[in-house]
Amino acid sequence: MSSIQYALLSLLAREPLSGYDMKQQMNGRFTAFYKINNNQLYPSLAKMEGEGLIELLSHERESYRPARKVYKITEAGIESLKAWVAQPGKPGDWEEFLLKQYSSWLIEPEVLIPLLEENKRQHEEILAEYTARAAMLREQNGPLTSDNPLFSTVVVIEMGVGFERMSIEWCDNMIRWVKENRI
Amino acid sequence: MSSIQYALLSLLAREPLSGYDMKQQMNGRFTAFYKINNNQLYPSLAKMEGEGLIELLSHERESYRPARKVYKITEAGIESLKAWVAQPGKPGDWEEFLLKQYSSWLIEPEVLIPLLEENKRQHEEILAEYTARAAMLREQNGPLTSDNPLFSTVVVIEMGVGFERMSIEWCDNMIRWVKENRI
DNA sequence: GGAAGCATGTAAAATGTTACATGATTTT
DNA sequence: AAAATCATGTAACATTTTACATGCTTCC
Repeated sequence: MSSIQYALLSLLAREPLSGYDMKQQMNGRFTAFYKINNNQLYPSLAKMEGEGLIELLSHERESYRPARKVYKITEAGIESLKAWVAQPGKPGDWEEFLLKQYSSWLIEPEVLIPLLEENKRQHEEILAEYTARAAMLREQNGPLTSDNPLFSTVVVIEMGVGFERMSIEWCDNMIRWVKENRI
Repeated sequence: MSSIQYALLSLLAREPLSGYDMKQQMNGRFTAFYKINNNQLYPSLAKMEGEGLIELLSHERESYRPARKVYKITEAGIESLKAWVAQPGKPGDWEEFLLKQYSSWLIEPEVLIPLLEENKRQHEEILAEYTARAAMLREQNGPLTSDNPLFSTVVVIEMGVGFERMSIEWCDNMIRWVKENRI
């Protein structure tokens, strides 16, 4: 099952919604980490309904408009989503990680914390590689002027360093928030 | 022209390479921000050769292997890449931004700095939205336990906050590095 | 003897984007 | 009078992923 389907489930796990509602939420400013379009949306909903992951809650037309189809997640849908959230996921796929964290309220701290610790470990590993590589480039070349290709190489690596540090810090905070059971 | 083509140009702007070399570099640990596969790679190279953006530098077979085709960027290729790098680019597309920065050594500080300042401004705007939204959710709901959907909403926004702060910090550093003309 | 590396490329499948189609209502 | 909003959906196109295809050499 592709990520969009899980993205849709993650919204329906919170409240019943119509396809139109889901699109609004996804393409809005907050939770804007995943965009969707009609051609992914409606076939996905039909498919998931066929698989018994979601079901129609209501199907009412408000006077003139096309009938608004409000969906609700099923027990099977919740289980499917939970299983996906509890799975480690490809290293380095930030979108997927964020999407999973958006549904991490569904899983137990005992399951979530090891996932976060593993994720942190991975970021630490990559951070070490980046800092080593940036240091090596600087040592071997001395001060780099901004018209040097290696200048750009280093600044891009520095961005990676910033990203990894931020991720590690977030994992630390998250582990603490979950352990304290509050934010 | 799609981003992969520019990614390939950004490598060839630094040194002549074969398709195989480019794939190794892209899927390697450093500069791993853009992955490519054969079906994008070889047709793209053929297309860009047809457009005069790159040209064959050598085409030699080492005894048994398929002949290694080493490409070199043309003057037109450099100009095309520079024009792309100097263009503002879609807000929020981090991959594209990173890719452009990887070739920012090609453009003048007078062109680059305004781009960085505009980028910083955009990140500041989004940061303000995220912090406002996180604060609102916390105020309206009090302490959130880790089994509450809003807990996950807040932690995801906090990740966004971390990302935006990191981006702003990087822009600040980058502007300084370019102005000082050294890193 | 099998796996991995070099090096090119193609085919098929999945996924994603853009545009179109309907149609009444409300806002500009 | 035109544009935007609600609400569903489809068609055509572009892009991306995964797998296949060749074939010789070197490493385990």
